[in-house]
Amino acid sequence: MTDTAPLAGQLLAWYDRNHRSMPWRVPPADRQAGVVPDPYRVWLSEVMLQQTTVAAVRDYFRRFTALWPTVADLAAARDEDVMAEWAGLGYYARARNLLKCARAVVADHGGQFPSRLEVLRQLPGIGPYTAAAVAAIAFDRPETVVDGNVERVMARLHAVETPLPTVKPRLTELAAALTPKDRPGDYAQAVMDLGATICTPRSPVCGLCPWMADCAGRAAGIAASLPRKLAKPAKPVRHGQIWIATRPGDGAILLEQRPDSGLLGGMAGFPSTGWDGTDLPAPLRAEWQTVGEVRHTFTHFHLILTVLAAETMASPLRGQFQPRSSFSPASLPTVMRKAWSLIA
DNA sequence: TAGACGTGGCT
DNA sequence: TAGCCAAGTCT
Repeated sequence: MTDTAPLAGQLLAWYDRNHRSMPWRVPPADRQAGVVPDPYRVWLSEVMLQQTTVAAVRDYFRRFTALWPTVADLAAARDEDVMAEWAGLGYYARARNLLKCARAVVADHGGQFPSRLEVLRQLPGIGPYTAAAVAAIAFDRPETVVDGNVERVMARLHAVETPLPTVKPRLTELAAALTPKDRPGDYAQAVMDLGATICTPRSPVCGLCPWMADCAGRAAGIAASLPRKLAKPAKPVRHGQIWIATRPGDGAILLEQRPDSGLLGGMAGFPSTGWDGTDLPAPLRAEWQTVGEVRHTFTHFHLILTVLAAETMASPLRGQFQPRSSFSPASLPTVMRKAWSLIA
């Protein structure tokens, strides 16, 4: 250890012993031996990990990097292929911005990710967190990552009782004050690992924490109750209808591309009414049969969807029939897969 | 600036 | 079960 402050040093020592293996991660020993992370893989993993668990991301990351090994490959991909590969991971604006960002890196940065925070921050889908994560992890620059883990760790370490989101700027300051100049990339991953495995939201394992002796929240006996958060508004229940039309003979299925903005933006799906009271007509005339009901909860509302099905040769007013052979429910958002499962 | 934006796992 | 929670960003 060189000029690293004591707390950062303790955490890095813990990380060296306890780091978790992930497909996008360069282990600390390899990094110190001179292995340099691939900024493309760091960026891709960080975008996938936004509001998403490591377990959910692993297979998506492997598929994306197998299909598109470099940012230039991704930039050259077809939009619908990328959206289909992202299906099921959620927050689909991330996939749209992923493509925009890849194309901007190729068009404006010679296919090389920029290393400076301010430049990264200008790219689509890269906010304060992801810019800091790429700068720190991919380029070992002393930037401070502040995600939900870091907020929680800082709130507890300093016994901050003011609720989120009000207190976020203060927690950011506290996190910045601890960020070392030495090994900032490993340090960024270490604080997040600490939050993910030791300083967990419920039942933190304080006895195993490298910062146990310095933790004001633990000393005050309030660690597990931090960070405080303002109450969230209740989710309303919304209703809608969705139509699954199949064509007799070849079994083609009626799908439509959703608008680029809004819920499930840019994704393929079965035609439906709006889910906010908007009353759209069926996509074609047919003998519709109610086949069941789908319940799905989005971030801000519960949805109850009546699923109607029909076989018809009629021409659709919207959407287009897709050959059965090229239809894969895996390329649809989860709520659409649920509807499909009622007739499949 | 507060609300929109997915999903699956855990308690 | 119903709610909370996850390596946030955009508008």
